[in-house]
Amino acid sequence: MAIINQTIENYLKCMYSLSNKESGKGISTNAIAEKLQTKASSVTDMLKKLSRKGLVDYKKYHGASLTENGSKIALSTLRKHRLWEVFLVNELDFAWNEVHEIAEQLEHIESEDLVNRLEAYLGHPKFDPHGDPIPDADGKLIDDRSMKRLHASEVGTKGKVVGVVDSSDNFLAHLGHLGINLGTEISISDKADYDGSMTISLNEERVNISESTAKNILIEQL
Amino acid sequence: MAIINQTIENYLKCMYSLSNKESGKGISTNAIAEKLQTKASSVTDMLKKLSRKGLVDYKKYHGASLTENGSKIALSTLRKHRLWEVFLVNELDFAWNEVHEIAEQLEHIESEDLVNRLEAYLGHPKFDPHGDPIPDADGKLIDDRSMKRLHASEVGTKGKVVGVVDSSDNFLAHLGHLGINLGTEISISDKADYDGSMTISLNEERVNISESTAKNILIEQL
DNA sequence: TCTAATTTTTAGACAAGTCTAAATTATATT
DNA sequence: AATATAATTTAGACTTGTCTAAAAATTAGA
Repeated sequence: MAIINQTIENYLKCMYSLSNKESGKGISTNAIAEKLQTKASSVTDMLKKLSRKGLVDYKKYHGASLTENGSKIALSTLRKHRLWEVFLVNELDFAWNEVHEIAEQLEHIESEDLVNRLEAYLGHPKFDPHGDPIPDADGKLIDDRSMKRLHASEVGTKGKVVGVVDSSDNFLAHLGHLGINLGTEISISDKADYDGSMTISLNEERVNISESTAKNILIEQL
Repeated sequence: MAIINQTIENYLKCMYSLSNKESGKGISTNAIAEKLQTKASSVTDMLKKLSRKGLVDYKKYHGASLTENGSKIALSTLRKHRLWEVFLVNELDFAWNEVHEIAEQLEHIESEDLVNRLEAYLGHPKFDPHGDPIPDADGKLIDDRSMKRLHASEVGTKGKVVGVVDSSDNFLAHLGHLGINLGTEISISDKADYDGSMTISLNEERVNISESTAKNILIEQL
């Protein structure tokens, strides 16, 4: 069956990111070539190969799209990439802009076990340091539209806390002190321009939280 | 100059480990082929290439040996391999026998910065989970014969503390309490068979330390 | 030391992934 | 709808690392 290597993972990942943009139609050969910094003829060759492996649907002269299987692999690679980015930034203190190249290599390490342990070690983060959502072990991706980080919401918004970005003991204890838990319903009463802190109402109470706290809280808008 | 890839790193690492065994003479083509699970003809081809890159000295029909440059790269790869093994075992709780295959992949990640940060993150470990020494950033390797873990020394041995395996704050504080520091001269007075704990003399004092503590202390025999 | 066995190298081939240049198909414009 | 332009594919070639089979060199044994 489908034997995967780094090159293939890169093609699939590239196609995944392009498929979100190009609605409906197949992904064009040129778009892939552009993104992968390679030649269109090379892409054609690879698309034929990926098609034979059942990872893409490909019609000559009409672009290609990922099959379910192809998507699964792309998502798995994306998951690895983003988890490693969290590791590099949160644990090794890299700056968020320094990690992409290294994560680009780490994402190809083969070991389900490793990825899952890494995820647990990092506290099951939901977003990478750039704010992009991390697919779970089943390839499920948080839908940005239903879940949002609190600091990015407007005054007046009502929502339910559905997750955290930072799930360290420290942060969770902090939330506990504030009276915020999973499922807590809140509404945003006020937002300070100068430091981004916000006042929120929950359970008849009003509490003030810093911008960095708000950044780490995920809400589903109600 | 010398452009390195994973294949080359594997050849160099293989030759490094063989060069310790085969004294004097060059490393034989067959020995490399055996260890790398490949054919002798492939090894010949690669040796020619490595020779062109200045990484090995190679004389037809008479084996090869690593140049200084080749050694440096082999040591660097070994360093990465062993540091990742420490990460996998100490941080991600893998069993020591599960990590080799994964470290075999991780050792090829390119980033000096990453390796050095990882080393600091792990507390500058001196040995990997199998007890093999980890080369430092300059490729210097602890000589097993001059440095030894305390628990492996006999009663009556005199030595000087030259390092620790575990350099966590916790452990270092523990040593401080016991009066043990870098440079402290000690001698082993007694060793308990049933739990491996030992009594050592230092600065006119006698203290008892557990086997696990002894395992983490590196001494140079006097 | 001369031949037999072993080791090593050479020659030629192959798969993967890429490239250039030419040919083909699709699309856009009038 | 015909043609010009743009996109895509094909054909053939190259590189890397590998292989098999045959040739050459080394080593070992009588």
